[in-house]
Amino acid sequence: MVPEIPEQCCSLLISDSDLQALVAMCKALGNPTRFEILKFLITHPGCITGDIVDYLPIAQATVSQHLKVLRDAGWIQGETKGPATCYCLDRAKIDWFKRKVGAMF
Amino acid sequence: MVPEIPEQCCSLLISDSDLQALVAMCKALGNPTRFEILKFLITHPGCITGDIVDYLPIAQATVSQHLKVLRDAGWIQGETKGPATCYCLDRAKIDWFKRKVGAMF
DNA sequence: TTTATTAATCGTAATAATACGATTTAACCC
DNA sequence: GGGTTAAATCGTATTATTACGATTAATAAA
Repeated sequence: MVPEIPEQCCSLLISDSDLQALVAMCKALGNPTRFEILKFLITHPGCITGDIVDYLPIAQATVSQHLKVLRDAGWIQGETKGPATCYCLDRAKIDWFKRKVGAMF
Repeated sequence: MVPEIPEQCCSLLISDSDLQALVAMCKALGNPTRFEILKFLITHPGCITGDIVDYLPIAQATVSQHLKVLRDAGWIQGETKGPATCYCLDRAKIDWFKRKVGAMF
C-alpha cells in the first residue's frame, strides 16, 4: 500500500494580501493588554489615550505603542481632537474580519 | 468645563477564562506559518505531520512546535495512528471562537 | 510667545517567540 | 528482542516583542 497525502478536499479562496491582513489582526488581538484596550474601547467609544492610560496599570508610552499596533492592524481609528486623540473601533475593518473568518472556517 | 471619560455605553460579558482562551487562539493564528498550516488542514483534513513538513519549507521540529501551539490553543486536534499523528480542525472550538468574536464586536 | 496639556516617538533592557539540529519516544514489523 | 518509521521534545542561537523613562511634537490656553 502506497502512503499518500489525503486528497485536497476543497479550495480555499484567500488572496495574499487578505491573508497578511488577517494574520496582522490576529496578532494584534493576541496580546492580553491589547485585548483589554479593545474591550475598553467597546464600552467607552471615543475615549482618549489618557483615559486608557488611567484605566490600565502600564506606562503611557506602552499604551501609545499598543494603540499604534491596533491602529496599524485595523482594529481602531484615531481622530486628533486638539492635543488629544479620540479612539474608536474601525467598524468596517472589524466586519471585514468577521466575514473573512466566517468564510474561511 | 470638567474633562471626563466618556460614559460607559454598554456592558461586555466575557469571563476571564473565555478572554484568555480567545487571546490564545488569536495569538496562535497571528503567525503566518501557523496560518498556512491551518489553511493546509482545511483543504487536507486528516493529514499527518509529515505531509505538512513536506508542504512547508521549514524543519520537522519547527512544524511540530507550531502544531503544538495550534493544538494547545484549540484550533486543531491530533489523533495518533500508528507512529503517525493525523490532524484535523477542532470544529467545536472554532465554532466557539466565531460565536465569541461575533458576540463581542 | 510662553506655558500647559496630551500623545507620539526614541533608545534600550528584559523577556518571549521562532527556528534549527540532535536526541528521545512511541508504534509497528520482522 | 533488533530495526524502521514518524513525531515529539531538548538545548540553543537568533530575532521580535514588550515595557519603561526620557524626549519630542502638536495643540490650545494664558
